[in-house]
Amino acid sequence: MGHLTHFGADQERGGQMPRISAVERRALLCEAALLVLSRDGLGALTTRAVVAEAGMSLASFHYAYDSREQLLGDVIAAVIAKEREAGLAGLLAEAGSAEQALRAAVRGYLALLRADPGREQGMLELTQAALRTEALSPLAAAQYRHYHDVAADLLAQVATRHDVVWRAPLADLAALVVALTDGMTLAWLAERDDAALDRLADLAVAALVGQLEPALATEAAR
Amino acid sequence: MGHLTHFGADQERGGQMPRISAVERRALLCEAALLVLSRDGLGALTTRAVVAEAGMSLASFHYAYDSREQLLGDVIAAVIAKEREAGLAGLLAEAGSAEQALRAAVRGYLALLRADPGREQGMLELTQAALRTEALSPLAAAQYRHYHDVAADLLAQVATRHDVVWRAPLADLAALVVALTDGMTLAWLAERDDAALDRLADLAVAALVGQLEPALATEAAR
DNA sequence: TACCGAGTGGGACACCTGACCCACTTCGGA
DNA sequence: TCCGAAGTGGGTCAGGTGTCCCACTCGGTA
Repeated sequence: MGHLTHFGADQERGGQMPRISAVERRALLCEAALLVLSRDGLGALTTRAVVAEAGMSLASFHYAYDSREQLLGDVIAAVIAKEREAGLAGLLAEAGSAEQALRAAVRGYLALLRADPGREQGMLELTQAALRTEALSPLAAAQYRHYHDVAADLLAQVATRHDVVWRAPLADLAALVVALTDGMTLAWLAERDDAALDRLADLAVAALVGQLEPALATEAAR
Repeated sequence: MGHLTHFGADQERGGQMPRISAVERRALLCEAALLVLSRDGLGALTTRAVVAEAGMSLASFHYAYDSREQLLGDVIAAVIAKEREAGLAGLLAEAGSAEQALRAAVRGYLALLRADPGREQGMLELTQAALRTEALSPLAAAQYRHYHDVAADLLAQVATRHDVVWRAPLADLAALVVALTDGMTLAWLAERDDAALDRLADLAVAALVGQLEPALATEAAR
């Protein structure tokens, strides 16, 4: 019989999922996938690994998702949706100057990176793979657009809060922030040189400060 | 009999490799691997795809390499060894100022990126995967150290050629150059926004110029 | 000339992967 | 009370993967 022993209304219903809706299951699978991706990398992100992490059966996976590719898309979308920079807002409020605010923001991100390097590395791997997949590459683009929006918000907040203006268009500077962030991430992931990362962060902040000028200057110029 | 039909001393010895030494075969496989990696990505970089690209049999692969991992290591080492920035030296000589030289160097790299995006993307994928592999992660670190050295050389040349000095340590600025380069690469690969890349490049150059000062200034300070 | 080792070919193996299927259980509503 | 749909479990399939092996051919040397 084999599969007939489903132990129907058993008392011992060990760890099997007690009837979860498909949408909720998608969320659980997404979370499990992100965990596997962070811990073991994209190469180990198989349907079986995800299902094992979530404690489900393989069939439950294909009940929630049509394909692995669809799951990957949802993972990217989930990362876009989840706001991980919420903590940065608090840091900004405490800063005494624009430069201090920028430094706090950069250090805040780097703390996140150091706390969970696999997470950032996994997202990098996933993004690169998505760019190779026709259906997923728009999502990768959207992900970077989101990063830009977050960076632009940050820069705008710094400007208004500390009475300064940016010399270059906000969107361009936001792109610079994203590029600097990614660049620092890649370098540290490869070399794991903490001291070098700190010095690099200072240079990055200096680069941004160089694009800053007092608000009065523009008003006087009018 | 099947495999007995090796068509020994046939006239028609179509495309099969006519007795290549193991070391030379390694080079050919490396080259083929880099091509597959650029064109189809890391996920498609299988032993079979590599030997197909090189026009070899699968057995030849494991005669030259003990494992796929060993090949990946050789690919990284080959990229480190191959100097792709040779053309940049010419660009530097024509520049009339330090800023123009830096701009020419950045634009030179970006032209390389735009000409063969798969190449840069493939290297990113490979590096990330190497960082997940115990035996390969030192090579990934060496790769980035090499990037830093190249960048430091560039910055040093600019300084001596245009009679300027860098405000920050050369090694730190080299790290900034590498980070900016990687960041620009990632952003453009994801969004493919050429105009935004040009604006970003200008900001990157400005960030470097901000760390520059005339050589006379330091001499006067003495 | 005989031979021995380097190089080559095709096939095979064991394993993993994504996808799927069918029998089954549960639950909410008619 | 019944019933259909949602959800679940295990097994299975076809294809791909890295690795290995054996039979074979060639080039140089004793």
